[in-house]
Amino acid sequence: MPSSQISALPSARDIDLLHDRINQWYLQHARDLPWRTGANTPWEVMVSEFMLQQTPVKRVLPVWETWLERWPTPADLAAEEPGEAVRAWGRLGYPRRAQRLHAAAVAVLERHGGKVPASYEELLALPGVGSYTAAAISVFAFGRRATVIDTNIRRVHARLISGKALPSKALTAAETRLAEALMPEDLAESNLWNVSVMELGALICTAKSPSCEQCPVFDRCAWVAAGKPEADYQPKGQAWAGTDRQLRGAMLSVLRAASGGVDRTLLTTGGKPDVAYPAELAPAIRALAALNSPSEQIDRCYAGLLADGLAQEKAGLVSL
DNA sequence: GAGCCGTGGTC
DNA sequence: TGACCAAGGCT
Repeated sequence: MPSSQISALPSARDIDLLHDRINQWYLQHARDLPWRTGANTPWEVMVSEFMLQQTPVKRVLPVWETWLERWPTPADLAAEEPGEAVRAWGRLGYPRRAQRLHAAAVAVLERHGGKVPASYEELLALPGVGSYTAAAISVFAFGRRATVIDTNIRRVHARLISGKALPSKALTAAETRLAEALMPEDLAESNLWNVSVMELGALICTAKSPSCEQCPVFDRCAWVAAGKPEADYQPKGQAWAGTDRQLRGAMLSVLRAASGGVDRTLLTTGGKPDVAYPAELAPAIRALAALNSPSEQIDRCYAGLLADGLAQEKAGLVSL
């Protein structure tokens, strides 16, 4: 059997057992998260999904709260300048998500009368919404029937069904077919299954050291049965020190602290300007200067931020 | 499809 | 301690 093929699907009876066990586990052990109260607006769910892209729950919680106090509807956010969204995003990371969330709010206002659409296709057409986020909003906010596939779900499926330590690097068609085949027929049960498997992956079937002894389907796990073989590839890791991402982040930190716009030389000198600047910018400027970035990299990153629309320059002044 | 895009917690 | 990782999306 080619390695791209998923191992044999369990019998219908065994799949029912997985549904029962994992859904039951979820009902007993799920975290109490504010975007999962059952009374959330679709917008609240949508904001949570944007913030949770590649970002841990713990860091999202406070920003989600303040964001929704300030912009309780898509129209509220759409009425703001995009730069304010980037500033309010704070240090959540990947600030282009804030930019895309703003753009999505504008699109919701223009295309959908200010109401977050419920269908997978309409959601997918919004800026910053890919296959995961479209399915997640459709299921979690509207109770639609869709197949949610995130990194947690992929990992659970890889272990439980395919007997592998980790899913492949990129989502495959076979994985999607597997996820669809495992989805309960019943609508309510399918909604629960999506969130249950994701939660199992987040709390028990974790990437590093899974808590198999607490897993409700430990005795059904193909990976455990195979003796927990190692992954067939090495995660490549993410370089950070000296990267453009680090420098861009330091520049954006200065811009977030500067509400009115600042002299462009604060950034284009790599944080070593000849001009005076407001005292409240000092920490961010120092952090930028400490990188000692080569001028070529500084130029590239500054131009990149402008090109990406994360910074605006006008008459020598830069702002978000 | 591989590479890029932020940030901070964890072991 | 530094490498890995976290509810991805886009080019």
